[in-house]
Amino acid sequence: MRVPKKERQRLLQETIEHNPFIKDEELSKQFSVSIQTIRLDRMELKIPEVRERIKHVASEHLDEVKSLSMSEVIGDMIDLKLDDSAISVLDIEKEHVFSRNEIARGHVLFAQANSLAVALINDELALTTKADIRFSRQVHLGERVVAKARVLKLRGDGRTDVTVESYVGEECVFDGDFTIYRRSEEEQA
Amino acid sequence: MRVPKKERQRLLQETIEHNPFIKDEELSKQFSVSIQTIRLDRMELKIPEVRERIKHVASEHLDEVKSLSMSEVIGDMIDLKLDDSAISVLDIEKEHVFSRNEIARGHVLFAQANSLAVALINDELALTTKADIRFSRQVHLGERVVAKARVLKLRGDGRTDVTVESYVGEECVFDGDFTIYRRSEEEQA
DNA sequence: CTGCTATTAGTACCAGGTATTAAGTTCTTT
DNA sequence: AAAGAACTTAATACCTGGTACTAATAGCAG
Repeated sequence: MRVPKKERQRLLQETIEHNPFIKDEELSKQFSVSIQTIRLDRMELKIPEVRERIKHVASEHLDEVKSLSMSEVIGDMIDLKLDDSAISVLDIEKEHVFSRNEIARGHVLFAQANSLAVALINDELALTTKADIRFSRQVHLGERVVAKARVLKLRGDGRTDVTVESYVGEECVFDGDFTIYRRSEEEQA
Repeated sequence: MRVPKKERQRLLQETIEHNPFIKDEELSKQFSVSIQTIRLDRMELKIPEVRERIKHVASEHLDEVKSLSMSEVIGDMIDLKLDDSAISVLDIEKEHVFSRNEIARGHVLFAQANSLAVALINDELALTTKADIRFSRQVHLGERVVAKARVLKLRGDGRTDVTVESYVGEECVFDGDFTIYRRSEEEQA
């Protein structure tokens, strides 16, 4: 359980890095050393106390605007008819663009379209199996992208063809054909 | 300087909302009341102490940290030969998956592949114009996806064909053919 | 003046530390 | 095996930014 100092300090650094909220007491238990040893280690490694660490994380937060919530549908869903059609809106902000030229990254538009296509499916599980996509015009910082998804065909075998077209104003900026797999419980990515 | 209680509490709420880092002492000075009055106000308004507030801000931050990686190359680039080939590694974590079944979302794999294809291009500007992709097997939480990109053809007109294959171990989980547009300064998304 | 709310004061206590001094405990190295 | 250095633990005083509680006072309406 007990590791040599160098190794412990390496692990300590890692541990704190990935969980800045951890207290000395917990650390001392984790490494089976006294709390004082942990404090000495922190001193040597110049790692501040837990409150300072938390404060730091929090203040970084303040600088940043909203980030991409990769985890949920990207954009705001404004209309949804299951197994039929759906619309979502995404305002292009600076976390979506290349800093050099302020043009939206391809996977942002893809993410909006893909999320929408998946959300459209009226089933427990829906996963994209295939997509053919085209980016027809660049999208700039500040523009509003409206994605429209429509079910083309509900096949018997669990696959559904969905087409998505994304617009900035009147202009089509992206379109794609998706094949989405649905199932009650398992498989396919 | 001294305002009635109701008004003070309204202002207090606002003040704290827009600066969660402020301490009772500072607040008491700002409103020209004693520190105890501030504490009573916080009690009535159910506003927690400063450390808790900071902790809260910081923990919100933690949820978002990971998704920020969306803005840069997704995954860690472990090999890169410009205009030739590149490899990146992405460990699937919980922000990448559907919570229901712990299967990675399609646009995560797409983002990794797309970022890699774009990074591969040895030019100021590189933008995806077209992609045909297939998801051949679902990827689960905790798995490590290795994406390998290879340039197929450098066309004269600024377009480059790149193929990307992503693996978990020996298994191919994703593959796609991308057409990337390059240019010194402007256009195309 | 009485009564009521609002405010202020004071004290004890807590978490999670810092800072310092001192006393072990190991590991080497001779 | 003895000496020394490096490492670890202990003990104590003190700090910040509070909580929780009790009690005293201020200001004003009826």
